[in-house]
Amino acid sequence: MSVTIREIALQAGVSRGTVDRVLNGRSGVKPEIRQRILTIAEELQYVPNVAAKALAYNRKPIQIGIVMPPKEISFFDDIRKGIHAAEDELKGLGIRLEYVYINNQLPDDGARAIQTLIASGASGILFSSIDDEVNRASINKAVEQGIPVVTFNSDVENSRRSCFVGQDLGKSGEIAAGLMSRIFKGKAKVLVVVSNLKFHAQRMRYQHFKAHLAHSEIEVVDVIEGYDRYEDTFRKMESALKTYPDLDGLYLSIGHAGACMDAVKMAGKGGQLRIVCNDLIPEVEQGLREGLIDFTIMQNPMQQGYRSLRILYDLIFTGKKPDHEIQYTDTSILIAESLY
Amino acid sequence: MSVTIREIALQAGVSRGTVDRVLNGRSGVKPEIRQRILTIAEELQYVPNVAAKALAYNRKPIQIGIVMPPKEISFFDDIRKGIHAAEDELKGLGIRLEYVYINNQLPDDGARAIQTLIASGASGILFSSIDDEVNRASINKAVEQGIPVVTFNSDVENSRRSCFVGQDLGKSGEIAAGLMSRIFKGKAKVLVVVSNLKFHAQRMRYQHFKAHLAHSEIEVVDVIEGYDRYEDTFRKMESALKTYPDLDGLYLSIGHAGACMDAVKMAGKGGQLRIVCNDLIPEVEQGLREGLIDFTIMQNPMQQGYRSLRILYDLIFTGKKPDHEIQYTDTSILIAESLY
DNA sequence: ATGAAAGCGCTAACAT
DNA sequence: ATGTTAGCGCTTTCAT
Repeated sequence: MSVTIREIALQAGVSRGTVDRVLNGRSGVKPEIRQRILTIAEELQYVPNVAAKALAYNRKPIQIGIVMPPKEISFFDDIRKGIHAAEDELKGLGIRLEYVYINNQLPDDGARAIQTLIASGASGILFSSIDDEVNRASINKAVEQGIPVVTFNSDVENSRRSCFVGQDLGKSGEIAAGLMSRIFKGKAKVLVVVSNLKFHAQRMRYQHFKAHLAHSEIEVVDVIEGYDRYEDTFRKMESALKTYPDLDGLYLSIGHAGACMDAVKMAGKGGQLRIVCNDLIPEVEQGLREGLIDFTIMQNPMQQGYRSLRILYDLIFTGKKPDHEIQYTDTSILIAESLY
Repeated sequence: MSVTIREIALQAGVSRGTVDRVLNGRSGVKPEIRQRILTIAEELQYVPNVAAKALAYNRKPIQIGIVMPPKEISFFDDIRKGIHAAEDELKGLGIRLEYVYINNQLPDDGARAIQTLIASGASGILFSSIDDEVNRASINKAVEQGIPVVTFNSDVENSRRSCFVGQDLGKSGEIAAGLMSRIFKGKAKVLVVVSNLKFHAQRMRYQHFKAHLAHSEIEVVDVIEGYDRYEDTFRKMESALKTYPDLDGLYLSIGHAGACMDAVKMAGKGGQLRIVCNDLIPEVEQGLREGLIDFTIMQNPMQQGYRSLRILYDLIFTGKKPDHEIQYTDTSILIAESLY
């Protein structure tokens, strides 16, 4: 049998209530007693019993706040599914989820969401928004008040969040490069399409892609930015295909996948140009099925949602910290045959 | 608040003890009352509270038996890791794991293991062994006694196990074929290596691989069986490489990967023959790093372990049945750059 | 500042 | 065959 609060209370010569106060950082305990209890708990390697804790919290479930982009951003659908899967496993285990959808155009919407959640009594926060000063400050404030924060999908670096769960961007670019060099064994010319090089994610993927190909015979002839808009992407693609008539491959770190596909088809290069892509949005799935896209590299959004909630739960209920501050989800490769 | 046993007892006009008896299939309740309680529980959509149940079982944790090949079979290491990960999450949630390692050479070792576990009071069993009559009968007997069984990695088909968690063999073969046709855009000759076509898994992968290539220009020149032995595999590989000097690719559905690599190197065809492989045992990992192997297709053993234990737990603690009787784990593609 | 006790929902041992 | 009750380990309210 493991160590219980009762045992600590016995050894410290106090009541269980007092031990509970100390262990949960509530005030109203003489400093020396607090210290004694902490020492004993440490010595005995006390770990709270999840079932007991969860049962006790059943009256008033612990609230976990989730801050993320609105439902319209369909990329987050799978992340939400992952969160839901974790919630399902944690059903009856003392938590209650509270979603706050933010508009990340408004600069301090994330910060405001955090404030709201704290005010409504949240005991932990899952956060996904822009990496800026306002959010960083807001996260730090929450953590100072004893409310752990876990960022997911996109990090707020150097903040005091407990950890970040998301993709390994560098790896993603390297895998894209690796695939290219398996498609083309000798010389080849490839073009890269990104949404916007100002975005950290896009830059990272591009840089690693390029760096990894540096010593190969594959040449990156150009990068074009599509700004996630159909028009821009299509036009730039069209002209690029003319500028480089001898192009062999395309790496769509993503911009507007649909526009790229259309431009390729229009130019009559479907099935001729070899294409490596990122993520698995519907357009990409279709491209794979049509044989237009050879490979796509996924960041496992479901895993991101699932893992971040599990980690936060363990943090709150057992105090168990994740082994690494950065938790990379699998970077997996898909081909048409991988689809169900 | 959700429905509790107390509420059912109230509505049925009996005590909580009686409700507990009925809900847990213990004897000693008048048939009519039993029926009444079941109806009410159904109507109210009663779902037991995991925390409460787990806490109560803390005195005498529920025993879950795990039947699998011995530790020497290193392929199962990752599966064991997955089981361990699930166990970690379920720490303090009322279970106790009991491993029984079997020697699947002995025909009725699996069956005996199940007997032993039942005798020692197991309430659920995770099972991985040969798909034969003895095991099937033994599983069915356990299930009849109310002890759910979940098979993992390799199924015992048509048995009364609650579900099977493992790889989609057909998919695996198709993906291998898909990779081949992305490596070779036109004509090509490939050779397949399996351990033994008598094994269901090997046959399935091979058949799907071949079927998927039927309408392409890629020709499967031959299949060789290595029987998982270095000598046989090496010798057969050596002679095949001579027989087909114009070979372009190799699909190692697995046999003895090390022997294949050696034969390829010996023949001076390293980096020239394009190789697609299965699983990620150390030899394959090395082959990837050396640039000898292009792709390997994984069946996510960790996921197999994790999922099977989770499913069994949910089955025992909440009665929640898995949505499908067959639970396929992800079939993922790895290249050298995917490795950490 | 600290102790005592009730209760979270369920199981199991003991009564009747 | 059925009811009663004492826990499981923790939180929280109410006394002191």
